[in-house]
Amino acid sequence: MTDASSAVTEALPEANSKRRQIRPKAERRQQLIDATIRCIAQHGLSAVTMQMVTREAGLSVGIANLHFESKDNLLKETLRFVAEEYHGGQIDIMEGGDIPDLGERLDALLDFQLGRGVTQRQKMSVWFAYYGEAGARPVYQKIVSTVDRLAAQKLEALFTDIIREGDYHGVDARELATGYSALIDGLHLGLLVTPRELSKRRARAVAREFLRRAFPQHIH
Amino acid sequence: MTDASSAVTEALPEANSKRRQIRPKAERRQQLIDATIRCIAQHGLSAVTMQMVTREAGLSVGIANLHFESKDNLLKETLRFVAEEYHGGQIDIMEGGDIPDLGERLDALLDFQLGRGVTQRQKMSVWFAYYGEAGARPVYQKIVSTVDRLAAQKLEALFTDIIREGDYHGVDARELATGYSALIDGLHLGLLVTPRELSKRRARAVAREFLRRAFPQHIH
DNA sequence: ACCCAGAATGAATGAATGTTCATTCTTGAT
DNA sequence: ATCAAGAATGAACATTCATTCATTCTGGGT
Repeated sequence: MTDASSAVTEALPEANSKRRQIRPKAERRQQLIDATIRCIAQHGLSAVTMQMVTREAGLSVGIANLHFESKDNLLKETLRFVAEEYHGGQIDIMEGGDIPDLGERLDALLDFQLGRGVTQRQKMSVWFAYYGEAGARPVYQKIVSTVDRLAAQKLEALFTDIIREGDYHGVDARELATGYSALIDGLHLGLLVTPRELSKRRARAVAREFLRRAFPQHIH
Repeated sequence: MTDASSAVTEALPEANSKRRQIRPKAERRQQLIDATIRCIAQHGLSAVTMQMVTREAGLSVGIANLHFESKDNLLKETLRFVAEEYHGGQIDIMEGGDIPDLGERLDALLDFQLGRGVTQRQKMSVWFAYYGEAGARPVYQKIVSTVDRLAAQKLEALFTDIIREGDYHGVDARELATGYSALIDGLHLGLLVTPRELSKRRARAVAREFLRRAFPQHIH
């Protein structure tokens, strides 16, 4: 799966060099997707233009339609990339061959979801920009729900294991997984829209408390 | 406060009559805001045009700039309306002179938050369309966070009362309020983006379970 | 019946944007 | 050194959209 902490933060200094460079298709595609992410985060999805994206990437306008056939497609592929990066990272942790202890695995998941990598304003902005349009664009719904469903299943499986291990009673893994996912989404929203009211630290505390109440033996 | 279940669902049949009608400013403004909500829900914020909105309202294009000075302003006022309607409705319930029993008041709140009025796709779409742009537009952040802060305070106050009444221990009202708000936001997101996976019924069950775990004596 | 303040209209305007494609340039193979 | 494949460029084009404003129309006051 894709590296979860890929550096989208800055345009490469290559932008300075006027020299025209020829690079493989895959590299240019990624370069354009990264630029798109930065543009959405900074200007908002509805204000993003092709000129803006290509300038940010340090390339010419024509190249976007060379590697993606249209703006629509570039935006679609950008969403797909962000969705797969986020959900892929989660799934890697939840399957968790690396971390045998289930409590620690939960901790790692929480770290990933509310830690540096994902909580970056950039990624959150992109994420919610698309959510905002999802109601009117079934394509977006489909992209997100495909990866989302898999992540939900993995989370439910992890919770089921924890419930068995801790012999917890009166807890439904599926319902709890839905609640936890929603809680994380809601916290992301809060971090994005009202960063003054909700610090990253507090968001983590809130999520932690949710898990602690459900699985007291596993979260300290 | 504004009536929480205002009918934004359909354009008035007045649209048919070709006769030009003169109406007071306030009425036209509301008419345009309602049309804007419908357009955002159906086409997405980034696809909304003035022509689209005014046609939906059954009016001419010039009128939008007569009553709101610009498209930007119309969108801003629409957000303000939705934000005040949603948060205002919550606050009315939480202050709750009508409902003395605290448990019932919680129920009423949940009904409002995940019931017909708000859960309408239209309102949710608008809500999240703006959230998506909020990262890039401080104006939107400010509008939302102003009403949001008040609602958060009322919720915390309600939780504090419940904690005192139920003599619950090891529960922090502020933290719980943050968690509950985030959970509701997250559930709204789920209802909007993956309605197939998350039914309204299940969303309510999840939110209820969250409250029940915190306040077992008050939620049955 | 008449009038006029101002509400409403919609064709016209200019700016912005997505897309195209003829041309230029780069690179690795020969 | 030469060449061809195809990557990259950006000026040009067609379209769409927000905004303007000269004109038309309405309804309450007289």
